[in-house]
Amino acid sequence: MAPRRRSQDLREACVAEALAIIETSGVESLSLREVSRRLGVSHQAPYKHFPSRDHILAEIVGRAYAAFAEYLESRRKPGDPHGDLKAMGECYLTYALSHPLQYRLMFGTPLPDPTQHPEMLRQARHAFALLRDGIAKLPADRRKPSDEKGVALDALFIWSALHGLASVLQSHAMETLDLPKDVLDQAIPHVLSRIGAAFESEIDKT
Amino acid sequence: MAPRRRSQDLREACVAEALAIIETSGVESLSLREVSRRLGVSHQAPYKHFPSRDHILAEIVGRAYAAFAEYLESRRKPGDPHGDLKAMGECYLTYALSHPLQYRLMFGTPLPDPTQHPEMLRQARHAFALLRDGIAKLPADRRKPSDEKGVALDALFIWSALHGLASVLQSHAMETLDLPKDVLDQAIPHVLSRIGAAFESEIDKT
DNA sequence: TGTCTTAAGTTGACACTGTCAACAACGGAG
DNA sequence: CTCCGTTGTTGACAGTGTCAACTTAAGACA
Repeated sequence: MAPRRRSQDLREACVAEALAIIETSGVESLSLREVSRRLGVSHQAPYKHFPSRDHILAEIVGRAYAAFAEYLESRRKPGDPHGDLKAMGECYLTYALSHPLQYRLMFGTPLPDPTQHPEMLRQARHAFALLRDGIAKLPADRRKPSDEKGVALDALFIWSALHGLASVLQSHAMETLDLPKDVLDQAIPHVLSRIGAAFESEIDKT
Repeated sequence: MAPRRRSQDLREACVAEALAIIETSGVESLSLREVSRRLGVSHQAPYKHFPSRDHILAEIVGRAYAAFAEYLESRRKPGDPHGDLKAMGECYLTYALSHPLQYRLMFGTPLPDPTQHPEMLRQARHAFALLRDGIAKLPADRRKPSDEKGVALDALFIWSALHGLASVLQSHAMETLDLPKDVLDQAIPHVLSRIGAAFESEIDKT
């Protein structure tokens, strides 16, 4: 019943080679035939491990979500609310900038229909849950820790700002847009501080 | 020198038909052969008007930027700083939600290399300039109107939050993510108010 | 040990795509 | 009227995903 060793090797090799192709030529030019060619097997061999091209993509994206979640979980948590918020933001953006390929695969490219790939979906939900739970622990404003709706709304706001910045920084829009050079360097701290300010103002009101 | 009438008709028909295909089947399954087929012309006819598949896509995306900019410009401007900011945010998100296809084409799909399509690039810059100039007119915090860097940074923050929310709301992530239903309805006002709060706090400090 | 099932890999085919090249038709400039 | 350039057609080529049928070999079981 246990599958042969070498076959699993081929499966892994397919994933690795597909990732390499995407990295150099973009996701749109990923073809299983090229994968086969590079691995020196027949053009049909990968289909013994993945039902379709979308399935190998879903596998890659699912792994990206898992790695992202692991990275988010491994961050250090200073303890104080605003420190935690800032640390999470930095962690999020650091990952996005240091793994642009994976980040774009998760959030920047049209994904294969998630309902067809439950494992990928599971990993995506897990990653977002981390973000939401981290925010739930922050008593940063008048919201009660048990206010699920408020937590979700704030998570949505923070996620939006982080994701928006990450995708803007990644897309070459910045290069072509005629922005001053310093802006790029200061973008991350500035946005993080503005996010923090959005919550400080409520504290002031209290 | 003036090109024939009927030929321009075909060019327009190609754009319209391509848009229709993208609308129903997604951008990845746009093919010029299908366009030709639907228009009842030979598979090579569109290539007399567009050098390549990317060029017809760039034309479509360029028009999307132009329409977006026109919509942003047509918004009413209440006059007071926070009202203007909120109006701009609502305008941005309204367009994104009412023209999901165009919005995704502009910001959500891997674009053809912008340097190869200067007209598309021009339209994109124009749209962003509108956003930035609108923000420059807001004396919402201690930043001086002439502080270009500060304006650009704040524009980046606001754009990030708006774009992040728009793409999150559009991607089916929300459906698959197990978020409470009310969250979707309140998401836009909540995020807009948080953005506003990010600037109010500085006013309080002054 | 020998047979049998079943997964893994190969080969061939089909329909589809973008794009290059050579051709036909036709309208306006000279 | 003639010529030329634009528009459109036809045919071909390489590339793709995927279905179907075949071969091979490893492990289970008698």
